[in-house]
Amino acid sequence: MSSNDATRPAADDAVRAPGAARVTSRDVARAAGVSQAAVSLVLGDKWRGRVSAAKADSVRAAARDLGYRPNLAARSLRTGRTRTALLVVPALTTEFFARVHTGATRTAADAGFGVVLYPSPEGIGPAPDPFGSARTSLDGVIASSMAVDALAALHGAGLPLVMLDNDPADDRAAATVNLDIAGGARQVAAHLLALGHRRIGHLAADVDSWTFAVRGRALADAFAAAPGTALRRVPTALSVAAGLTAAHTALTGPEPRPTALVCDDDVVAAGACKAVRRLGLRVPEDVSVTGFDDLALAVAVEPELTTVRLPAEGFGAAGMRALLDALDGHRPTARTLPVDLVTRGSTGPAPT
Amino acid sequence: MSSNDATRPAADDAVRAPGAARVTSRDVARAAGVSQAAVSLVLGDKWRGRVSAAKADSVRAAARDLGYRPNLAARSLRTGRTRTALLVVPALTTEFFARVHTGATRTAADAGFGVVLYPSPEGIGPAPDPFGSARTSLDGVIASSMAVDALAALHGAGLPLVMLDNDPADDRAAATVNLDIAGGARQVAAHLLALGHRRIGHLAADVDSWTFAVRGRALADAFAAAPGTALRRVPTALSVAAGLTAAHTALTGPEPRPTALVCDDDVVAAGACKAVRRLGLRVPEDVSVTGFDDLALAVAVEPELTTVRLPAEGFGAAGMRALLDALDGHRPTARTLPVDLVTRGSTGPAPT
DNA sequence: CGTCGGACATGATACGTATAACTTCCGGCG
DNA sequence: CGCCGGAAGTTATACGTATCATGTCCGACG
Repeated sequence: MSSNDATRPAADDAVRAPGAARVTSRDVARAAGVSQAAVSLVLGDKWRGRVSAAKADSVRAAARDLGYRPNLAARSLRTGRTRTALLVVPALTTEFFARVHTGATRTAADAGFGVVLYPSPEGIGPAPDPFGSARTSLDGVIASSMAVDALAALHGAGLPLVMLDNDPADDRAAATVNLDIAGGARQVAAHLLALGHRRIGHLAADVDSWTFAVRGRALADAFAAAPGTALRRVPTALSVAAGLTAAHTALTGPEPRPTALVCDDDVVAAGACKAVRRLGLRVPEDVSVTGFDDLALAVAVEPELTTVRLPAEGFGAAGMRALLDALDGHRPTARTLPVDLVTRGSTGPAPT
Repeated sequence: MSSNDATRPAADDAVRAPGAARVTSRDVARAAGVSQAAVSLVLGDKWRGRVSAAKADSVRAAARDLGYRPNLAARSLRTGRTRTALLVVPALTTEFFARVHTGATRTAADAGFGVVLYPSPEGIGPAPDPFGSARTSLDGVIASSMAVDALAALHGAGLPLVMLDNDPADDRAAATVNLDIAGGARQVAAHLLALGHRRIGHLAADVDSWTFAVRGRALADAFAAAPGTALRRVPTALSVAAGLTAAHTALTGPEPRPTALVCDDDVVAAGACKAVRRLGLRVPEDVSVTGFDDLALAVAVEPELTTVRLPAEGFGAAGMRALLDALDGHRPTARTLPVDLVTRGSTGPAPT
């Protein structure tokens, strides 16, 4: 067969060029002088005691030489598995979820899996059903608890479901991966308390999701445990403009004015800083501000934001790992990833 | 067989529940009293003159009642098409490309297409070959010119390729969609010239990509056309920290100092603003700063950035549309989307 | 020496779909 | 009346893979 290769290599190439090189396992079998079944066994790494080492080698060599790529559709049809996962994230698709996706994709690639991203829509009516036809082309789903509307559709889809930042007690999930949001909130509280702050405003995300509920509760508990502190909650959407408005509300409300604003998101914190300055005050001398997420934005604004750094890539990676484990039949797990307070210029001692 | 159904309907359901309702076209055919071929014809909308209207209706009804979802793997195997596109974006996966992806996904969904995102890696060595197995599961590729390393791998993949922000003369592409980057650069130049600026620093992205080359050239041309202006180019990476350093370089270089800094990216502009202030100068009274992209960050910093708004979602949508057209056999096209200068607080009259 | 089991290898099959090829029916035209 | 052609269906097949069921060969064990 090697002599055959030598006789007309150019012709081979010419024939294959237009058809874009559709090499099948049968082609490999022919080239290696074995049956198609043997090729499948060897490349599937199930050949011990079924194919001789010599033939296995020649199969691998032939596959490499021909540039063989298994047809994924055929494989899926045969096995019923697609090696594809769906990642459902909220419509507010920003840096954080882009990083989550990156982490998930890397981990997936190592296992030969692909990731399809589904940004749950905002204004365009109900979701165009990612679980319609897609159901037949997915092995599992990873969903952020913030994608609330999509979660309803997920229920009963019959697919393994990994939940990100959701109540670990939720029994719909094959696994749960959480960030230690409560711990982050406690770190923020401790930091501000240590700086002497006693009147705090909480610019709380106006989103119905477990992760923000936890955040609010942990914050309330932490401040309640410190004597003589007052915590006021002001709901806000997750945007700079909304943060500005909410901060204005918090700072111009009933006296005495809060000396620190805790924000559920860096974007909100950026808006809050602007509000502080528009009132003729300074950050952090008059009002301290904290964020959440540690986005690129956190070091772009001035002063740079004290914020809670979330391991976004690791979050996505852990989610994918949990899904892969679930697909391997592992028992449901609940993992929590640690987060870190990053102290920067937007917080300082409380004014006396 | 209908009597059989009637005798034990509960058993049928019970059997199907664990297997997660695998309804095939044959099941639909049985329920509608037609052949599997008829089902395929009706649902594929190719039944005119092949199936009576009455039967077509009953097929559709049966499909709906049974919750039939075509098996995508089988369909792909049969047709050789996967209705899936790959979107290749640079590793610096940020807000801009998240929005491009959103636009592409929406357009794709309307055509029954899916989108797989491939963030071309940075540190982790050569790309894990998205065109390996994936080649058999993709119909086409949309690639940003910024994903330079991936473009090499793309060449010769034999897949229709739509290029985003790439040289329209590149004949590898089945279509090209560009943002009017040059026009945006000219608008920035005109704006600054009108404000009286004559000494300009250009914080230029240190990235080898067509789009940034165009930007630099358009800027150079525009200022060269105005008498008595000086443009100095300082390369920078695309981060806040790098922008800060580059701006420092530009502002502390040979006298006289530039009165305006044009940045290739909002992130860089944010860093530049910080550098200005660290030198004891003000934005925009002493130095005007402009960005590019109009990210969320642009209105988070203070002062808010004068920048060029890019229609990110529309960019992704246009790319997908171009790919769909190419797959329909249309001739190669080159489209350019307009961009807008957004004037905010970071630019002002040149100091006298 | 018979046979049993393990190593090696192959043929056949089914996954679910789209479509080419084939049958049947019937109305209309020469 | 014979025949043609289009509508309305069906049957059969192939896409490429993974795996089950066979089959052969040989060394070893009883």
